[in-house]
Amino acid sequence: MSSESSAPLSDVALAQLLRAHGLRATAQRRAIYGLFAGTANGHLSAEEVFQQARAQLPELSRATVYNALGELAEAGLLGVVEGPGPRQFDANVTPHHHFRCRECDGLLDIAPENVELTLSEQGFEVERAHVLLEGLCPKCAIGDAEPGPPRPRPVAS
Amino acid sequence: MSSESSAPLSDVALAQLLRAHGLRATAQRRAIYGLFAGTANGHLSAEEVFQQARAQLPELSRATVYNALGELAEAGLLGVVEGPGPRQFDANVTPHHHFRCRECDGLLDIAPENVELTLSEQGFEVERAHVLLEGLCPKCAIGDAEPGPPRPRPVAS
DNA sequence: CTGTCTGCAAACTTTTTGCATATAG
DNA sequence: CTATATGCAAAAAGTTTGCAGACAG
Repeated sequence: MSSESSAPLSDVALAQLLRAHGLRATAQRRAIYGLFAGTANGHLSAEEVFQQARAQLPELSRATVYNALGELAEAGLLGVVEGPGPRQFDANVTPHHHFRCRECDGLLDIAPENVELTLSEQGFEVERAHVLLEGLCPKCAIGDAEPGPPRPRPVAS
Repeated sequence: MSSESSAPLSDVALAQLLRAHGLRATAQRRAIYGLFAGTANGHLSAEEVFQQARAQLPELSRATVYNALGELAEAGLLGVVEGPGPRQFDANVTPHHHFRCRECDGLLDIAPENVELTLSEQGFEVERAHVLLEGLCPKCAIGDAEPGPPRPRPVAS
């Protein structure tokens, strides 16, 4: 496991990070990206970002949030997860997959080394792969259904 | 390969199909589902459905399209593909995956038997898996880049 | 007939855009 | 100082809902 803990970056560090990616280090962008830097495994919608960042910057507007999130994503500082409901932005930029729990509705990261994926169809030039698994997360699977043997198994579809 | 060609179903057949799934066979639903029955491998957005179906039913309203598509999806007659942009409805209900070409922006079906997917992480109760591959489709890959050997290979992430 | 579906219009959610002002570099 | 970013407000895009009248079964 990599050292991916919730280490809130300093304002200066955030500014450097932004500039290193060709973005001006405004207070808004520092606050917005700071939300993600503090939650390495978290996924936030634009609205959540707006609400949380407004705590520190009451003047913040939604338009700025959308602009900033788009720029951060384009600069490679944030990932984007499309799905049902609002777009989710992801602090985890390393390639990985997702699991959506139908019980608690949570969106969890799945490490790529835990997913074996092979395409055996010719002619395609695969550059990226997004896998979205759906079902019950470990937490919800416990309190819920049949106590089946918890050994890993191939996924049908 | 199954016999999945573009065979436009008769109005009667459409009506029976709808009723068999617990839905009333209204003119609107027949027209809407008829669009998909004629394009087994096609993906349509609600707006596209509205535009095309209105050719036969000028009175048709968007609300009805959204209602009908939702009901068809819930009844298992249509699949739903979420992604960037509007929701896409899919005539192909059998479990399968998708490939988005970054060149022609087309959304192609990938047969599940061509994708090997295994999750080796304990505790998860996987019920469904959506795989979205991105890159170049066979058509665009030809006119484009390096003529590499077209043998199947594992996908990294 | 009766319960469901449709059309209309309006509301709602999510995201984008135009323009004057403010600010980073 | 100048180009870029922000805030505001308005609009666009996508989807849902309420209700009276229409239609399938």
